[in-house]
Amino acid sequence: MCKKPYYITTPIYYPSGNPHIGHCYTTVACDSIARFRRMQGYDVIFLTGTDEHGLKIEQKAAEKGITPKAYVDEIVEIFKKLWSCMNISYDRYIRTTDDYHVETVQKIFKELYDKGYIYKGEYSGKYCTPCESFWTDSQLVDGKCPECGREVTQAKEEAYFFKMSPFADRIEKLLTETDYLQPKTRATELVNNFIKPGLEDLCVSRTTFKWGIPVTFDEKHVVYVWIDALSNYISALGFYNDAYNDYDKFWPADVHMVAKDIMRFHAIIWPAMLMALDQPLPKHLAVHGWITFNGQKMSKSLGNVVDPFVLSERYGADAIRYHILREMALGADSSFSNEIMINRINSDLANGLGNLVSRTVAMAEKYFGGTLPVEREEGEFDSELIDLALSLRDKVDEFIDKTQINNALAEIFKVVSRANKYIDETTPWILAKDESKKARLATVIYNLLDTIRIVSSLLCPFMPSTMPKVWEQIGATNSDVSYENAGKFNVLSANVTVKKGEVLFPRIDVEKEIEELNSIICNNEKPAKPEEKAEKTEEKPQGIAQIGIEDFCKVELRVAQIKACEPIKKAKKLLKLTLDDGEGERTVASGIAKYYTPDELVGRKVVLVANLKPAVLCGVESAGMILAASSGDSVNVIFVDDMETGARIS
RNA sequence: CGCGGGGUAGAGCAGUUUGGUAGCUCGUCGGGCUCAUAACCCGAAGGUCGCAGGUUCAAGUCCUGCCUCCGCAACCA
Repeated sequence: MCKKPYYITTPIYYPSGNPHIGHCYTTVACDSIARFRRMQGYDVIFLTGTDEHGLKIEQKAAEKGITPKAYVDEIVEIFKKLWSCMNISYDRYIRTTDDYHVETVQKIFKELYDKGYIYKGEYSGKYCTPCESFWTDSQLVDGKCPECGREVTQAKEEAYFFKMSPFADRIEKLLTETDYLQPKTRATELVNNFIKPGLEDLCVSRTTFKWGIPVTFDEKHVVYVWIDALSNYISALGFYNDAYNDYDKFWPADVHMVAKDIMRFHAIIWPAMLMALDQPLPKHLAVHGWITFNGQKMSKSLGNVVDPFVLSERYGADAIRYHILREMALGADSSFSNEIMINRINSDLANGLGNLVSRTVAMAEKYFGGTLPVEREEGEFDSELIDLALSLRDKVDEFIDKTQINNALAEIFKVVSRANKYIDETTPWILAKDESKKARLATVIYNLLDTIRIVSSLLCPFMPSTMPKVWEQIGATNSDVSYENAGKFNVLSANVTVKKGEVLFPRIDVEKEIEELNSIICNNEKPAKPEEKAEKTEEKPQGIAQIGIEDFCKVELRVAQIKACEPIKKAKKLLKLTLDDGEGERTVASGIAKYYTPDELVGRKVVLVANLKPAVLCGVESAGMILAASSGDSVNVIFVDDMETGARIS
C-alpha cells in the first residue's frame, strides 16, 4: 500500500542571531501537524532550515573575523539544538548553502532568464544594510530606513529583475477565489495594497556583496534573497538537483506556514515564481500572527525576548509547546507573558489532565491493587462520557485540516473536563465501600482509563514526550494508542494494569516563579555580548552615544517665524509651514497636525533646524525641521516669540 | 473621504453569515466532595454587546452616521 504524501514547511530562518520563541512558534505548530499526519498514516516530509546568504551575514561574520560559512555553521548548531530541545521532528533540514540547493537556484534563475521573465536593469535608491532593502525616497522616514530607523546609503547597481506583472491576474484570483491563503481575511489587504496598484518588478540579483549564489551567466551577480530563499521549498525535494527524488511525489506542498511579516512574499512572489516555472502552486499558506510580550511586539531592542532554552529547562518542552499552540489563533497575534503561560500550564495541564491521570491511576491501585477485575456494570453517566470521547477524534481532525490547532486542543480538553466531572458524578470512593459495587467501580475506572487513552493518543502530536508517560501509567500498549483506536472505545484490555508514575505536570507557584524568571532575565542582560550591546545602543534612545561640541556645532539652529500654515491634504499628521528664517522663506513640513491648528501657529516664532537635508514628504519638499518636545501623548512646539527672527541658537 | 480588521462581564475571547433566552476560559465570591498535583464538582455575582439614530413584533446580529483602537500603506524634518 502506498501511503499518501504530505508536505509541510516552516520558513527558512535567517541566522543572523540566535533563535527565539518566535521561531519556536511556527516550528512547533508545523511539528505538531507533521506528527498528527504521520499518526494518521501519511507519508510526511516536514522541512525546516536556514536562509544563510546576504550582506548582513557577510558583515556579521566579518565583525567576528570568520568566514560567513563558519559564522552560520555556529548559529545553525544552536537552531538545531533548540529543535532537539523542543522535540521537533523535522525530516529534512535545508541550508541555502547546501550544494544541491545552490544548483537548483542557479538552474531556476537561468530558466527564468531564458524564458524572458528575468531581465537586466539598473537599480538605484537608498539602501538599508541591516534590512537588506532598497527604499524609494518617499518611503524613507527621517531620511532613514522605515523599518529599523537606521541610516541608509545611496546605492545604484546593475541588477536583474523578475517580471511579476504577467501573473497579477492569476495571483489575484489565487488570493480571492481559492482557499490558498489562511486566514483569507488578509487577501483584500494584499490585493488592494500590492496588486491593484500594479505589481512592480522585483530586483533579484546584487553586485554589492559576494555572499550569495553566483548567477551562472553573469559572474558579477549573486542571486538576491527571494529566488534563493523561496526555492528552498522545492530544492529540498530534489527539484533540479539529484540530492533527492521526492518532487513528483510531494509537490505541491500541503502547507507553508509563515508569520505575517513574510506573508507578502509567500502570497505573491512565490506563486509568481512557480507560475513562471510552470509548476503547480502549493495548496495552502497558513499565516499566523506574532507573539507579543506583555502587549508589545517582541524584539531584541526592547529586551523582552523570551529565551526558549530557559523556559523548556524550567517547565519542559511539552508545557511550552502546549502553551504556544493553545494560545495561537491563526492570523491573530497572541500575547505571551510569564503569568499567562504559568496559569495555562497550571489550569489545563496540572489541574486538568495531570490530575485526572493521577487520581484515576491512584484509584485503580488503591481499590484494585493496580489490576482491574473484568466484571462490568454499566450505569448512569457512562454514555455521556463515552459518546463525547468517541466523537473527539473527528472533531480534532476537522480543526487540524483547517490549521486551527488551538481549537483542536480546546476540544481535547473539553473531554478532560468531562472526565473530571464524571468522577464526581459516579463517586468511586463511595462505591469502594460496598463490596457489591465492585463491578460498577471497575467500570467507572475503566471508562476513565479508556477516555484518557483516547485523549492522550490525540494529544501526542502536540506533547510528544509526556504522552508516552501517560500510556505507561494507564497500562496502554503501543497499538492501543494508534490513531485508528482513538476512534473506538473499550480498547484497553479489560484487566488492564496501571502503574503510578511521577507527577506529569507539577503545579507551579505563580508568584514565586515570576519573580525568579524576572531575576533570570535581569541576570542575562548584564553579561550581554559586546556585539549585542552595540546593537542596543543604536536602537535605544537612552543609549545614544555622547557627542563632542564639534558635532553639536554642525547643527544650525535659528529662530524662524511662521508666516503661513496649512494642512497637507494627503497627510494626516503633517502641517505645511512657510517660515521666515531671517534670510528668506522656506517650506517645512511638520508632523504636528494632531496637536496644533494652523491658526494657532501663524505669526509665532519657533526653533528651526536650518541645515537639515531637505526631503520630500507627501509630495511637499521640506527644508528643515522645527523643534518640539514630546512625551507620551502630548507634543509641545518650542516657541521663542520674544526673539528676533533669524537669531542663532546655540 | 487611502486599504483592511477590531471595540461583547475584572482579563482574554466566541457569537454577527441565516435577527428570536448573551456564551466560553481565567479571575472573584459562596457551597459540595475527599479518589487526586490545596487539585476536582456545583452555584452565584458581574455586560444598557463603542456611541447615536433607523428598519422590525423582535437587533450583539440588518441599515446610516459618528467616536475609538490596531495592522498595512503613507507623512511622525
